[in-house]
Amino acid sequence: MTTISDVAARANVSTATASRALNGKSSVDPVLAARVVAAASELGYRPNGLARNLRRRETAVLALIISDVENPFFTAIARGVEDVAQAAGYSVVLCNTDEESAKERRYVEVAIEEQMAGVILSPSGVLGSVEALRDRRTPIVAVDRPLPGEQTDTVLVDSRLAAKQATVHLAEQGYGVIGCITGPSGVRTADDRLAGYRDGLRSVKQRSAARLVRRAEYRSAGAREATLDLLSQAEPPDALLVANSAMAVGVLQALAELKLRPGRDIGVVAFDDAPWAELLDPPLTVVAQPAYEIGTLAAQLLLNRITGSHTDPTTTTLSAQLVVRGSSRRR
Amino acid sequence: MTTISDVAARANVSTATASRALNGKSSVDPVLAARVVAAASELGYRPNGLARNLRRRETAVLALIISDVENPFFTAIARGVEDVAQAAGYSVVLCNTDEESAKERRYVEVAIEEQMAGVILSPSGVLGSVEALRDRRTPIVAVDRPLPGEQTDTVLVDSRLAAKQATVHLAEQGYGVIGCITGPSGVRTADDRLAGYRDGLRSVKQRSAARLVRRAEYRSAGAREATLDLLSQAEPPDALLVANSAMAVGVLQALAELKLRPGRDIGVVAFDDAPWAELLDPPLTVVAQPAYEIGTLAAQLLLNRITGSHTDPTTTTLSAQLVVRGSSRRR
DNA sequence: AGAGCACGAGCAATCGTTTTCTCGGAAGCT
DNA sequence: AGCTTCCGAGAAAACGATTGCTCGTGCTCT
Repeated sequence: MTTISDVAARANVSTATASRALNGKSSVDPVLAARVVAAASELGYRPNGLARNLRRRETAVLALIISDVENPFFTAIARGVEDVAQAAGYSVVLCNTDEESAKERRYVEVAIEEQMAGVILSPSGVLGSVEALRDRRTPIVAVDRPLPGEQTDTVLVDSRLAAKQATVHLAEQGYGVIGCITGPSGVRTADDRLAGYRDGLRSVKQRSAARLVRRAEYRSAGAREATLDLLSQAEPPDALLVANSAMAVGVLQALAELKLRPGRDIGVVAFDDAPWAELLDPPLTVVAQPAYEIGTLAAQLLLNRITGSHTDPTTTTLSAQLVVRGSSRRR
Repeated sequence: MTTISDVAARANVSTATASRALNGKSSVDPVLAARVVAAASELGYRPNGLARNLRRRETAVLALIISDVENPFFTAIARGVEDVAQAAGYSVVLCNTDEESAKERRYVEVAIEEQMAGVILSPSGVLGSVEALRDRRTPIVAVDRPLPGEQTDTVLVDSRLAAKQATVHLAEQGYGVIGCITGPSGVRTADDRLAGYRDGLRSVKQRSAARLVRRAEYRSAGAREATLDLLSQAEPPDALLVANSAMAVGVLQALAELKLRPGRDIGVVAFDDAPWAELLDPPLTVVAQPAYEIGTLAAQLLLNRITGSHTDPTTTTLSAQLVVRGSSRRR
């Protein structure tokens, strides 16, 4: 491997001069600089980032720790983060936790050990994984869910309000018994969406009942089972609010098995706008979350912190948008 | 920040002993070791990975460079890679190139500078971005597409054969004028799928014609336009082979606009099995690629190389599976 | 002309580890 | 008892860059 001293030797200068010439920092005699650059390219010199970062005590890598790489909501966030980071010269490490707090903890550990410049995290909800980051003053931004008990920049979506609006919408369409399929207890978005659902029922004076609510992992399989279970009751719901697009897949599978048509037989609204939502027959009514913007915003906040902003942590709450399509229109 | 010498000082030993105690390498007096461990945990010591990697001249980070984070095919690969890597103690950096060779080059550069242990790449097709990796003997595995002009481990899917089978299937279902919507020229998978489509036509003695083929970016918008264009001809195709699931979304949009029902009015087969394919009415016939396995396999190959295997590069070609559903069944 | 200054280059320290080498002491052997 | 051997711990040298500091040169100003 060719090092900077090889380059320096070949150009007949000291490593210091070579370094300065290659980084264009301090002024270097143009003649020497040219020699250095030539030598570097002849040798195919690539600086060793490890050594550089060790010396500079900083890296240009951000960690993005999310719970599911296969969820389009998170990949859209990732794209937003990446676009901003890339433009600022940072790389992004994408880490997948599967909602397992052990993995989350492990990745936080890695972020610390690799001295990453900052961390964007969608917290699993379990306390204590980020203490170490706080201790080291590594900037953190929480996305999608707040970080319990920590003071950090946070970018959220008002999913409680959105869930309420979706529920009210279903009621206004004439659905009289609205059910809710949400994520695991303790996951903040799942709880928020459930709370919003209840807000909605209250505001339209429908009774809420535990029998109308089911929880499952944020995946399709669990949602399918939950739906079958929910609809097997004596007085089943005639509409469903679904907390996530992966779950929506399971719900729609279950409805197909039961030969219930969305819209006509049963109203359906799901969180997350997926490209395929429009292709269904009838098209799926969704709560569209501004995932890409969450990503860009989070990255900007993080970069500000990294470059030394010492203002108080901010919490930004973006709003989601109800996109009404056929699956919630009684016909 | 607490360093190993802080720990050593607190435990009244040298840094050498502290290091050995913490890594459990050479034998250390249990008493001293205990003191060191205690001191480390009291101080909340976290080793500096940069320094460690610099000294050890190796890192435990893999780069996965793909063209689209939002494409489920690639995220499934990512998950496969991550699962294997994680189990072996490696982290994965996910990098997104958007099919831009400039970004690809940049990320390769980053991988080198950060001294990453290996690279898994789905090459954009432009030559020359990986020379530097070869020079440095950084292990590379190509996935989904071969690396032109390089001798590396490669994991592919036989999409040409799969495209042929899909085309034959459409013909057998009685579709007489089969069109093809594929990706940009020069992108290997796009070209292969087109070639397979032509193979299929030939084997069923249908004529292939340039007017039945359209190319576009691997995204829904382009595919939608291409479809509208393709179907606006005097003698339009009555079936379509679509090269990718993002494109399938665009195609299906176009068909909906034209009020053509898949299956009945026009046969449709698309590459990539997506969870929503079954939810459509009729469900979408797809060519399911073993994306997760591509990922696990690629990661295993890479890890083997990293740990020093010097066997000849292998090329593994996995096969895809035609999953026949309603959209290609004439009724 | 002499003093001071600006500038540019190099020496050497530094970042935080790991690891080689050295050395002292204890144990085993003859 | 004296010699070799072994073992474990510490001193110090890496790893490859960046950067503070020093120093020599040449210029300007008085």
